[in-house]
Amino acid sequence: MSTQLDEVLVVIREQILNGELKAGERLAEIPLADRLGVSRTPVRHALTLLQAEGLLGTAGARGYEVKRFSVNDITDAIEVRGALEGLAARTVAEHGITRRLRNTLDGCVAGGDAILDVDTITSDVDTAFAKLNARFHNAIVEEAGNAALSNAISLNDKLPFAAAASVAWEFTTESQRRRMLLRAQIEHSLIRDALVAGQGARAESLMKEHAHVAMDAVRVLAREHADSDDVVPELSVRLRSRAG
Amino acid sequence: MSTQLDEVLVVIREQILNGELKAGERLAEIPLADRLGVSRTPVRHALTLLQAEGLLGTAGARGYEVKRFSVNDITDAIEVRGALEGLAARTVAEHGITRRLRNTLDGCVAGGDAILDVDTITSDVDTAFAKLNARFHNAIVEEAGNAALSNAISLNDKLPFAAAASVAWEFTTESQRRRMLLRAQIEHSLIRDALVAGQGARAESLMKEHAHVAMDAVRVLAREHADSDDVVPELSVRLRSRAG
DNA sequence: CACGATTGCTTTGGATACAATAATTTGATA
DNA sequence: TATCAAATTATTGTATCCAAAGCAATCGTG
Repeated sequence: MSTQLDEVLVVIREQILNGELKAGERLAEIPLADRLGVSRTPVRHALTLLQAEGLLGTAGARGYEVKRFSVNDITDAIEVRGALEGLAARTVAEHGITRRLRNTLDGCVAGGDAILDVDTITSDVDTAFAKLNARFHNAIVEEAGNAALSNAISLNDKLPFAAAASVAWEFTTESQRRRMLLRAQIEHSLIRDALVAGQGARAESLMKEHAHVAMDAVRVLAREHADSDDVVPELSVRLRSRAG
Repeated sequence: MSTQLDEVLVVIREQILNGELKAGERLAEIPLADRLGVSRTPVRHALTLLQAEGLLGTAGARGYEVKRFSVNDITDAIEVRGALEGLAARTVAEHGITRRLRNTLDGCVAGGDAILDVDTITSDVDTAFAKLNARFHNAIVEEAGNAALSNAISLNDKLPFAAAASVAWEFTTESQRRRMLLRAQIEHSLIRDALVAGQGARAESLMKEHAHVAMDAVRVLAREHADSDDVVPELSVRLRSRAG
């Protein structure tokens, strides 16, 4: 069963990520509770947790406000992700890859090849690839078997850079997308090879470099928006039109 | 003013870290609330936050329990720290060190030299050095100006490896301590040099290696305790005798 | 007319009361 | 005697109530 706190947490998080709750907006408990049809208790709870996640900041002496994320914040988070996943990759390579992980990674690479063997990059293609991508990365992180590492990564993942990347995507041309996906696919295959060969340093640096795929995508936003503030509002509009 | 949630949070965290709340122990809200002289509300709040920090796990379907940390968990966390601070160091080196940071680091290195210029390593010496050490590391992380990175590090810092290192310390001989402190001091000075020279890759790898100082200290525990479970109970006893 | 203080309102933090759910114990039957 | 079921107990989750702390607005005074 899902408790109300969980639901509220998820809903608020989503509304922040998709801009329904705008960056900089102040969040008062009562209106939120009313809007969500629950009492203040779970809302209060959720707000403190979201603050711990870094999505909310304190608004002066009283209450919370939605944090504003700049393009720099996003690229910073991506770099952190690169460092962490790089560590995961090295760890796996040094411990020796298991048969199980190898099967998973082979599956992801083969799947990616199949998916990308098309004429045009439709949105079906990139959602399918995104799924495989997530599986690829999660498998490696899990296999590293480092709880502190997993925690750090999952904290990082709660930052809005996934959303940002998703939006940035919409600003890219079809040929840019193709290039990026192919690049990602090639890097996946190289990373797998390095892991299989037990090449720890190589796996690590490939993984770090691999994070730059997302970074380059997000940098497209930086070119669109003169300077590095206010990504998320724009971001939200895009996301909603995509979902709806 | 300090709210009760904050106080409860700090108290429970400390009691976990020093073993007053034993690893594996189940935490029910009511007894905790009674013991701390507050209502269940702030306690409940604190428990969910501590879970997010990774100090608590869920106990079956109901309630929380204090997570058990093995020596491996600790060394894993230290490795994560190395990766994150390595990123910080590289960032600083690549952006160019500021005059301000340089002054701080120079001060730390000079201070370390002064502190370690003694015949025997007393506990005064190592607490003084620990202070300088913290300043050194914090200064670099702050200067990196990467919020996601700072968050990841502060999450990591909440894991009990500081406590573990502190305990491990007590198992070392005087000559081991001297060696470790001198090593740390030398590495600090090298890191500073790399940052000043703008040598990003070198700064990063020095910093990663530097994390192994703490790791070696903790590994002493692994030798004491046949296998890698149940550090924290032992840990707690030591810590208490130290404080009292 | 401007500045300050006091009063009233809004909002948060904490406690308690209540409902729902999981665990445990007891009793009955095979 | 062992096992299963039912009931009771314990504990969590949610709502509401109360108190304390800001913030605003208005009124008074210089």
